Amino acid sequence: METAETQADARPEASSEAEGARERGIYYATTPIFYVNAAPHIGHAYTTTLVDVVTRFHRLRGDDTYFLTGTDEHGEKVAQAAEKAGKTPQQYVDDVAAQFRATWDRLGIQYDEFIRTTEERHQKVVRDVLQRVYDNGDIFYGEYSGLYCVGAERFVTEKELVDGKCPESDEPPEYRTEANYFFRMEKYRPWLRETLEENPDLIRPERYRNEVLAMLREPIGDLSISRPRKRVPWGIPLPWDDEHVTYVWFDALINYYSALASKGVEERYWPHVEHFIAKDIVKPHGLFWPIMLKAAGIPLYQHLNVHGYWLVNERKMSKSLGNVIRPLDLQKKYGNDAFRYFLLRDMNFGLDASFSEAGIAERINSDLANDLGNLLNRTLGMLARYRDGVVPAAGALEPIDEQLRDAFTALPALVTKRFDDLQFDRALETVMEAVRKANKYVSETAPWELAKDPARSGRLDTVLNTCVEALRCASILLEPVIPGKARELRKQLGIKRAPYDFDSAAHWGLVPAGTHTAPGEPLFPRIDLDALEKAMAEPEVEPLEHKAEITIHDFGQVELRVVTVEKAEPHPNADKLLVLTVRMGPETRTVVSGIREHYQPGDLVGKKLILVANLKPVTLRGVRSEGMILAAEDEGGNLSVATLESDLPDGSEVR
RNA sequence: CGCGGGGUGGAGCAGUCUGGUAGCUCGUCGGGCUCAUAACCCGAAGGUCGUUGGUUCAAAUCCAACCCCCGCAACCA
Repeated sequence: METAETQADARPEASSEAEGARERGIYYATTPIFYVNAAPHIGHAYTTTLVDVVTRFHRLRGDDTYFLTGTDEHGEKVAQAAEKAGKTPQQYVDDVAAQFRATWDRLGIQYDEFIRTTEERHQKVVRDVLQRVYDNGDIFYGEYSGLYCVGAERFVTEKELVDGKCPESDEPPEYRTEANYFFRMEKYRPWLRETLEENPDLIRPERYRNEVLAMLREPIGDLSISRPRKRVPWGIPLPWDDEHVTYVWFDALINYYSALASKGVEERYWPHVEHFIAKDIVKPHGLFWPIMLKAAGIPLYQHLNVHGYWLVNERKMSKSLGNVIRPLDLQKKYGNDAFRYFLLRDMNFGLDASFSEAGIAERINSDLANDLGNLLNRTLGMLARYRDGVVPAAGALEPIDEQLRDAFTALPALVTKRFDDLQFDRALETVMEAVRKANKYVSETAPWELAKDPARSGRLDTVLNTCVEALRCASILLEPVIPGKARELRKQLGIKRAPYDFDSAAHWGLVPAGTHTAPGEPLFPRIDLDALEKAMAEPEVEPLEHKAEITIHDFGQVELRVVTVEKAEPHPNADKLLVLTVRMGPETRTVVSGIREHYQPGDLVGKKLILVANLKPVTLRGVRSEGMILAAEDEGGNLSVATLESDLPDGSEVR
């Protein structure tokens, strides 16, 4: 920690002049509150790191910033996960919330606040907001009735009906009234449409705005916002009817506001709110949330900033595929700052990005080790060799020096523009471009030649000083992304004073002559790709997750039989389903099976498969299925039906 | 005809809104340098910009049709 004195000392004169002065802004940024039914993965880490970077950036520019993250802890799934873990819901959410906090702490995330939806201060604001919306008449009780299909277990619209029957179950729906509270969302549809038309960058990038506009072209209906407390006890009771608890989105979204309101700072920060989310939750944030705010009389957010997914081997990451990437593993392996740099540099905001160990290692080696780290290292080496580790004063600048200076001093404005445009990858690339120019500058000025000629000693001073200045500027520009290493870089250059503000990177000549360097370990050690490959060859084996033990009696409940496939054809109304006609001794059954992506219908005809014969029949997208075919699936999503080792007649029982 | 995104040298991307010599990083090959983390610097090879047609003096960019990939939704008994 620097003392107040050294901080005052560090204040660069140039940037306190009027021309550089900028009005102090306010910036409030949020991550989603993450749902606590699993441990954090790289996607959570990306959003959170991103918000950490943008808030650090704004802080460095002198803005009053506020960074909110947290956890979403209500709902049925949480209650179920708790039960599975053998904990009470409260114990369970306490544990997972602690896990998220610990992850963020270890990743160096400097959030101002961590909110949990089970906290009383949040629940109070949720009840206030609900009451306000209720009093406005925008919430009504389950007088909602409509066509309900028992087979499909949901309400259907008249538009959906085929010959007066439900398209899913092929049954006629019945008129039914459900006891629930509904939020009058449809009423606000025209308003939201207009709002989006008038504010083209409210939701950005544009593709996600288009998506929301597309949803708004058709009726969005009213939103069910409650569940009977008897069925779902883990939630916030409605203030006017404690027999019902709030539906998860109404509870969760309000966190962005409740975190401020519960501290009495909503008037200061709310008008500047920026939400950052991944594309999977565009609908609640782009549709429900603006309407909720409108109905509650709270001003709309500034922007909804939507990013894509990290894909692993071109596939979406998921627990069932077993390809979940854990941020702490990467942080441990590559270091915090390098990991952060990779996240920001390799994702084009809004689009999906692909993650691979080779990718992160290559990025670190080329940008951070070879370009930036090596520039520092060679500059320190030359200073030590030619100037006893002391930064010399610059003489008159020659054109080549001025060009490098200008390349760097133009950066704060450029980087700010990129950040404002959400082009974080381009922002970093812009900085690295200048760093590469600095490396080029070294080879063109060839200090090792200058050092041989005492008459050119002054020129050598200027060149070395210029390198130091370039590094100082780079360290400031990269400070939001690699805060630890940026500080380390300055430390090795001997700059002991507090960090400069962002705009000081627009000014040259701020490192005083006579500064003693303090060389240390390489800033970013190169990653050995061969060693990495070897390590990859021996992946860690995760233990299998077992189900609860059953008895032979339990197993005996299942009737398994050999069947012969007589006919196989695509389901007329579903992409992933095949409709099989199978012979089982004297009987014939129709079975709908989700194997269409793996088997051509013709491949299956004549095959002997194993059928769960006493499974309760269901109707799947309009076709009745009388059993289930056994199949195995691996982590990569490859699928194979279970078949017989040697031929036995169909109808035979499997035990 | 459910909704949306994408297809640019070996890989990953920019450029497309506002037509005008196809650019960046990585990789490959050749050379240079020696201050430096086998790094850095220079040079080269490599692209009919998914296909076809249209508009235009001129199309990666505008228009139309089509092909392919990927998400969402639906759905895996």
